[in-house]
Amino acid sequence: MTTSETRTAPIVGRATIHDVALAAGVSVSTVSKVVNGRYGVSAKTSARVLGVVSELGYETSLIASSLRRGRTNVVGVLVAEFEPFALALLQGISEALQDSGYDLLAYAGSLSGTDDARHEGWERRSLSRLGGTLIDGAVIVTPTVDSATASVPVVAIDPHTGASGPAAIDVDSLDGALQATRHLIELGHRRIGHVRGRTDLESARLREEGYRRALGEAGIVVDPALVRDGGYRAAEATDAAGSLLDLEDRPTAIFAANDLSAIRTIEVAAGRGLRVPHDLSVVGFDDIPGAASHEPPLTTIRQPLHEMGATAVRLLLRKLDDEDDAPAEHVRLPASLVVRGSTARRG
Amino acid sequence: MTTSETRTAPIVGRATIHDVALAAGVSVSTVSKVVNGRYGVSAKTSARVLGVVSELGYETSLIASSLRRGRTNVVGVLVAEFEPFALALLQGISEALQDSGYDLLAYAGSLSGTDDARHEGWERRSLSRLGGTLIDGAVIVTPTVDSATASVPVVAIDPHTGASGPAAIDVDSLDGALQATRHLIELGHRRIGHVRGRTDLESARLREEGYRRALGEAGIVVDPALVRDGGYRAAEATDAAGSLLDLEDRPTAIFAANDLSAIRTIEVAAGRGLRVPHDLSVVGFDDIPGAASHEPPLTTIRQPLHEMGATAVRLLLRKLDDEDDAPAEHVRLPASLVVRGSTARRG
DNA sequence: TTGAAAGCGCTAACAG
DNA sequence: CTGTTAGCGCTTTCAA
Repeated sequence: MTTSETRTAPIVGRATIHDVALAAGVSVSTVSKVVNGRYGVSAKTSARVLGVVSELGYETSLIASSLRRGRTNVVGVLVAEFEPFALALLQGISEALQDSGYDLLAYAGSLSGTDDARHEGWERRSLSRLGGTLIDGAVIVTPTVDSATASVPVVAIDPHTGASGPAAIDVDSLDGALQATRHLIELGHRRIGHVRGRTDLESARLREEGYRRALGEAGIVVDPALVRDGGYRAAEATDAAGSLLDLEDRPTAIFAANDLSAIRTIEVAAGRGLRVPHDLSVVGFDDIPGAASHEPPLTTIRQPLHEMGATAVRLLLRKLDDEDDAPAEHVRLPASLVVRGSTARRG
Repeated sequence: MTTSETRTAPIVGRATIHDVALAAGVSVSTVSKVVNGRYGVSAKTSARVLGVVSELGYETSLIASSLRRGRTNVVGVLVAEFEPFALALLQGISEALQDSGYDLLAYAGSLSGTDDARHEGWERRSLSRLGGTLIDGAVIVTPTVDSATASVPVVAIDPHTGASGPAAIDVDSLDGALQATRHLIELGHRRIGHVRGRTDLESARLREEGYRRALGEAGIVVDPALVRDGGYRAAEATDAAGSLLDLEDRPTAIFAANDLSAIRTIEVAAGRGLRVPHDLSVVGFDDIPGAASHEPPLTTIRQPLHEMGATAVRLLLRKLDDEDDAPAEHVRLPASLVVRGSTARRG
């Protein structure tokens, strides 16, 4: 049996290089050369092949060529989940990548596995699965673990630890949290709760630290009952906010570690008949799209998400160009308080 | 020369199945069996292999296994660009895909090529490049061309033509445009401009149609000078808005075919010293995140973007499950007017 | 100028 | 229970 019998039947799925070769009456390698614009193919053959290519709508498979070549000209953005924070970054990354010659591929690895280990190390898995060949480089959003060994150049946004991988971008969480909490204090609040972020993340640690430090400055002792875990996610923040608001001596203000938690906190408050900001002031963190249009508009700490994405791309492109890896760079961007409608002077 | 010489040197990039096999002292196929949980491997061997796997941090390459198997358990979202509209859809899609067992991969094919043909048929290219093996199915956002032949199940959102591909989701653009224009008319406007969308898209055609029809209802003759091409993109909308506002007898209100154009129109107006809504009313279309937080908050026609994404996933999963393709379904969701701050009674 | 053959990393028959 | 072999679609030497 020969390798391939004559195939006259119409091509079912996508056309492969084989189909083109067959139809053009040339070898597979010739088609490859034509498609990739290599030298050494006669004009006549080339034209014929090109004709068949467009007739069949042939497009070289990213997968197959990727496996064979080293490169793909695709950079990947690896996220745990497509939530607003990641999406805003993605937009910035996408814009910054225009005209760079790279395509963009965003991947959310499944959070499958045991529930406890859902998050743990997702970025290593994704990176390993895609990094072999599919992507030339990657931007990892909020990695949870030090990915010391990466098969491709990587830059991390909002990494687990300060100076983990080769390159990282984040925002000054400590300062942001200071601003948020001071704002609340200036409004006359003394009993201020904190819905903490994901405790395995450096950013969450720093935001709590800022919260504590600001209270300290003002001579307010931190009540441990006023700090709860929200995990940066709406679902988990529900409990945190609830227990805070059910307290005998409940806080008059809450600093939530991110906007998702803050918004959920407001919803929980509403469910208990508490009006924001009249009965409760809430400040978030991130300034995701949607924070401003929330009702009430969310007072929050703004992260320059687009800029962070753009910076990540800049760093990544540099790594991709230079063979030698530049010194591990860590860019920390400033956070800024945006006062809107969810905070008010203590009633 | 044997197939592989003993490799003692530390593994540089990612570990391959070969490295694992070597280190565990078994064959490649045994490793494959262990990793994929196939029967027929002794507990002892299995344990040893697993040990090496975790030690080396081995993760099967999506690319390679994809090429070999038919499936990947990944669905793709193909977009021309990561702009707000697509990102909002992406979020909906992502949520709907939770716990479905599928990973999500969003891909923006490069808009390279001659400028005129930048957009033309990008989805066919992307689909062809990825569809061979990388993704099991795809959601295509705003395809420009009928992709009759797809290698994998596909559902389109906001397709070029009404009932093009096998399945499609869109919003009732005609009705939305009617609502938008009527709203302006009710506010006392008679001279109403239209910044048209991408004329190659059905949605743009319908929005213009709705605009014209509403004017007709009100007995207003359409002034051809009042309709300009904005191409759904901010950059192109600049000229459209500019020429409208530079008119001798300029419009007192403008219906822009999408929010990006509307926002740009407002900016252009501001550049000419016109205040919105005092001197000019503007209504957009889409209600992207950011529309509400714009200054002034944008009056617009809301598309249920999350719901559209979720519906797309539902349709796609059904196709993926059933071998036989269900009847080409076309879901049309309602659009609704959201009145905010960019429109006002004619001064 | 063209084609045969090897091989990227992996899985699946099939032998042993 | 384990290993050998073929091959997914493609690119790339190397011969012819």
